[in-house]
Amino acid sequence: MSSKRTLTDRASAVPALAEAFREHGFEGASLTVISKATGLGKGSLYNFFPGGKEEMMEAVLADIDRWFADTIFSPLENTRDPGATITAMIEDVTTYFRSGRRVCLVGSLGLNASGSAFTTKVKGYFARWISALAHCLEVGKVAPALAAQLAEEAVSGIQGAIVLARALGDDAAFGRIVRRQHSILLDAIARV
Amino acid sequence: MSSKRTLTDRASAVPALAEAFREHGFEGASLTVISKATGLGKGSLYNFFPGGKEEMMEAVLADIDRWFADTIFSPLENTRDPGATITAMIEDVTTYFRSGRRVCLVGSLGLNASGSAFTTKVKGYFARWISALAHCLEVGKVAPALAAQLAEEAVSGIQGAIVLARALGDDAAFGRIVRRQHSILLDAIARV
DNA sequence: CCCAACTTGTACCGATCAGTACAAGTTGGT
DNA sequence: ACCAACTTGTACTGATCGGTACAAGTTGGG
Repeated sequence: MSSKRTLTDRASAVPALAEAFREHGFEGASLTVISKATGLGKGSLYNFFPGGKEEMMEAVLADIDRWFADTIFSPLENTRDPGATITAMIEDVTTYFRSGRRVCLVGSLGLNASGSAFTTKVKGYFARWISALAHCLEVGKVAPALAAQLAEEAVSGIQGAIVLARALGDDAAFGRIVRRQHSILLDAIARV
Repeated sequence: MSSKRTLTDRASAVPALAEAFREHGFEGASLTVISKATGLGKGSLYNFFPGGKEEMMEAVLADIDRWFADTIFSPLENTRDPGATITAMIEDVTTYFRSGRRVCLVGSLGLNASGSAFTTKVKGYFARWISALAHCLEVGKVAPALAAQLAEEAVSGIQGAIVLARALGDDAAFGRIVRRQHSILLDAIARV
């Protein structure tokens, strides 16, 4: 019984899979591309992901969701120190998106109607991020309505920063915009 | 000699072409999809666009560039009433992007490395938008450094609003975020 | 050491891809 | 009315698409 091995191998392919989808999109990531990116032949890919590309993308999204839930959403939802949690969020997000060089797969999936099978997950990802951040602000004594607005703007701002930084090929732009969002959030807490 | 007719027919196909690329992306927009969207057979498509999909995308980008140059960039660059020009920009952009239901083709092209042939145009589009808006703010007596920062944030903010509105399927979110950007810009001018 | 279960490369499938060729139709100037 | 230029539908190409079949390897428990 080597089901353990199967799982670890499947899991270890996911990061490369994610990068392939990020770089080429769902349609653009052909099996040839995926095979090259993961170093796995078709046989292995369909062994690990019998559902084909769709299942591969599901696995990638599940992996992303787990990372964000653990690293970003949970801390925001359970914070006792909103300022520190928000600072940590900004830092983690900056390194995760490699200052905008790395595309947000969930966001770009939402832009193409093609991924209509994933729209629910896309929506859930952003909804949870915004509500978690809003909750964190509320813990920091920000009024609920303002907290919701600021959270929405911050998440939107990060997405915009990725688009702009990618388009301009300018990492620094990402840093500037995100740093600004950071101080807006901290100001709101400080201004109790 | 009916070269006039050729040009008008070619031009009249561009909007449908643009919508096809927006909905499916460059890779996802197959000739079948394009043919259906434009109502033109392969014969006509390759008659008007001998360079194939690449040339079709070029034509779409040129069309977008013309619209933005005329409607958004020029007014910003030649403004005598910065407040009114910025308000007009926000309104035009909101209707153009259909409150975020319509994707920004240039932005989404920048997200996929696949369109590497178009990166120069993508970069130019955003660079000009930002510098035009910064110039408009400077005419409104905003200090150059602040103007550049606000312009960058506003353009980034609009892109983020599109991503978020599409992902959440929530037009209202687009309106809220863009309205906020609008008042930030007007405040900066008023605070002379 | 052996055998069953797991893994993987290779060959193959029909469908679809972007693009070409070209004949038949349409058009407009004369 | 005629003809040259333009337009377009159709049939085709070779390449690649996602996916399947399966035989040959590899592995690890007993």
